[in-house]
Amino acid sequence: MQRTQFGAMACSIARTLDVIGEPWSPLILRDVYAGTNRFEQLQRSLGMSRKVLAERLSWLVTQGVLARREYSARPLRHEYILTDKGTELCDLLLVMVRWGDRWTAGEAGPPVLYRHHACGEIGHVELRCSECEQPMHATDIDLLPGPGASTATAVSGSG
Amino acid sequence: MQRTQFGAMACSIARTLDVIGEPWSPLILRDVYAGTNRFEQLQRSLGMSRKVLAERLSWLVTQGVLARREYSARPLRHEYILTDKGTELCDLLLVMVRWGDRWTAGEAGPPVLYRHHACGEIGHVELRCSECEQPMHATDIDLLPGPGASTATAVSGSG
DNA sequence: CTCCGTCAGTTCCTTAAGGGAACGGATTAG
DNA sequence: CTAATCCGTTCCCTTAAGGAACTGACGGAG
Repeated sequence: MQRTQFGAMACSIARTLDVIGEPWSPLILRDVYAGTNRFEQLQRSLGMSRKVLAERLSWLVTQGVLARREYSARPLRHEYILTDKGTELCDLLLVMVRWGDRWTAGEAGPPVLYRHHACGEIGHVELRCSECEQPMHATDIDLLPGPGASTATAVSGSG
Repeated sequence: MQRTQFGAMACSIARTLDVIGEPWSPLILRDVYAGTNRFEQLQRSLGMSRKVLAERLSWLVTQGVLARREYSARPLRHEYILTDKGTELCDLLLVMVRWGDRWTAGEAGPPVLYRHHACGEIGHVELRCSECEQPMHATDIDLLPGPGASTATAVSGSG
């Protein structure tokens, strides 16, 4: 399909997409987070092509989102676990869940509920500002050029 | 490519991916949010195929994420604007930005800075619990089956 | 009126990526 | 020896993305 590489763009959204933007990748992350750590389990759970699953796992490992851990020496077997980088990526999943629950769940309601350890309540994520702790959404901010704005590192990208 | 349909799955992540999971879609959303509202502008800004851009825009409109607004009657011209559904989807972009800034920006630093209207500071989004306002991440929660858990509505999906 | 330019797509062809099934090697169980 | 499990890899087919050319409505210059 000769797909455009997003990784070279001077945009954190594009670069994040370069890591988990391929089809199936977020669902693989979801399953690994939920405790489905092995190739065979993942393939059955997701119902996806083994070929593509192998490609995605390999990519996520090279990107440092997942790590391979040996769980059996003979026969040699590995399972996939989240790194810190991958665990933080799960924030993205929580926000996707929130939006999906609100806009796509319909009358049936959310398929999964989330109980927060800190308070024990069923809740969902909300976005807050790191500085003032007040709600922070796309309509609450101004965009300013940052230090990495299409200089040095990011060549041959768009803008 | 005969891609698997995620929309039928009983999973809010999969259903969100069904809406904006295609290549380029999040970047289109980003550009429209940032004020690039017209076909020609988008195509130039993104450097993507006109064919795929037309497909994506059409899809995002049918999904209610974008709306077409007439800005010229003769010649008849439309521009694309965010709906409420689309505006809330931008939360996802903010979280992608945060992760991308932390893990992919490198020494150059973030390409874009975000100034919060409420406090005037340069900040980033943090995830908080809707119930107790404390930090809420993937490691802070338990998953429980919800009302929409692979019953009625969601047939022929995985699980 | 004709020619040029702009804008918003559409059509066509080539190339590459996903689906799916079969195959491979290593090992254990019966 | 045969069957089963686990983790991939290889194969072919279909479909989606890239890219350039084309359409069609209009406006302006000459």
